[in-house]
Amino acid sequence: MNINGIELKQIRENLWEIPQINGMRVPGRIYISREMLESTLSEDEALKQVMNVAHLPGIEKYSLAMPDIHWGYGFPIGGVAATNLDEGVISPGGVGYDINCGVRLATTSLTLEEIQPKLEPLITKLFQNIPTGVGASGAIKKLSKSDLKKILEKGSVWAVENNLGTQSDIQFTEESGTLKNADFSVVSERALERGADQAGTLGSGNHFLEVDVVEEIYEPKVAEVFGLFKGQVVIQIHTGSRGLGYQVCDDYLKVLLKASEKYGFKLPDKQLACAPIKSQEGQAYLAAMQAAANFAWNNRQVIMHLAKKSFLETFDMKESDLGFHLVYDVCHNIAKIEKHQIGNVIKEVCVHRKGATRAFPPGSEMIPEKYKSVGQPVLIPGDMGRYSYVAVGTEKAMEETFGSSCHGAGRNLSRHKAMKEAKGRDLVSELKKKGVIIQAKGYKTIAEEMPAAYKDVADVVDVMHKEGITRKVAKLKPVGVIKG
DNA sequence: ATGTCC
Repeated sequence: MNINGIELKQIRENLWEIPQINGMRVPGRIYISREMLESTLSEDEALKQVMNVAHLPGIEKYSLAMPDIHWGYGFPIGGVAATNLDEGVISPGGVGYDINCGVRLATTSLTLEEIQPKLEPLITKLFQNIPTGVGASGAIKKLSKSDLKKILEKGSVWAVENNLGTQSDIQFTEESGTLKNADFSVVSERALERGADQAGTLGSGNHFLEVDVVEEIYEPKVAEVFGLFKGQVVIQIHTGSRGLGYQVCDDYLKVLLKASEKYGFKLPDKQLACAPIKSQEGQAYLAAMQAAANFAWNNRQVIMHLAKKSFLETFDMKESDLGFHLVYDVCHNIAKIEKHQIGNVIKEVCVHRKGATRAFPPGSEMIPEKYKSVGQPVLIPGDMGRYSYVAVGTEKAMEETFGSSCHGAGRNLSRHKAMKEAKGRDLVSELKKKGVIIQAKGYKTIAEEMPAAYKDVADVVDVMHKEGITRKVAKLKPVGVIKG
């Protein structure tokens, strides 16, 4: 098969390989259906980016991409690349501007019937309590420098210490909400300024807080372990590290661009700027990125606390009756030092996941005790009109994708095309007819994020399911959403 | 994604 001048070899029904040519150190591998490959990648630079990533020093096994692959800064979004710690590099392009962008899912004990009479006031309350949009601020008091330092070094543990969460919230957050080697001192003053009033804010674009109903259960036993039942009201929060993470990425792209020259790397794209993980520049970026990741976990934690408060106020309930529990919090834009089997040896590698979700298997030491019998919850949001999925990690993901899966639907229309498509329509009423109440800062975001702007997330999730990388556990249907 | 240009 030839796409956009790139020759692909079919390995399995939904797995394609780009052979190792020219300066590539490893082959490329893309998990995708033939249909999606032809329809979405024929005019896209993303496959070329999979090949470019394969040039990175120290890359192991494959330059990988998930079915929601699309063009990104340097690396494709939906890309996964692991580099070894000896000669391998770390690259901000492999993480993205929104460091530790991620999703969390929390349960309630309520059903749709129970919340329906007060659904509109609930969405209004959520919209009032959680600042949304570009430049949104002021969810909690402006942070002092010592509080910011604690957040960057302790992540969502800070929120729990400040009565904005529970011990259980920490337990059910990836990495327990803290990357321990994070270093406040390598984060610029400007990044700190941007973050000072942004803890507990949602942001813009595809970020959202959604009220969903569990519409379908595929694996009852796994769903039960995750605390999910059919008809249950749950919430999803999708956001990242806001201006602070953006600034960290921006600052270190400059540092690593210089480092790429210093270390004499010949890279096919400047946007792959990187440094050896062991180098001073690589270590500084890693520590700053981890600090931004901690900021993002704390951000999602504070937002979740405000959401819980909104539920309690709207339904005039006691906390003990609400059944509010965090199922899991996953990041999908991050580089992590993890142990993986490479050939016959277990090696420590730096796994770049850019628009890819960790998907660890049953028995993994890195997942909560409660989930060890079934595997890690993998949260895959779709668009605001259709549905989202909860899946579970597998051993095959460890063998083939460094324990990774897809992270969302991926765009179908550019923002510009979506705006054109939305012109003259009343998307708020259209969504209401579908049973979704929406409140957003501006109509522009609603238009750019309209359901038709996204691919069907079911197609994306099915690729990973059919290839055995993650298995479907539950489908969630949106009933209310707030956006920037 | 992003105080959508320091």
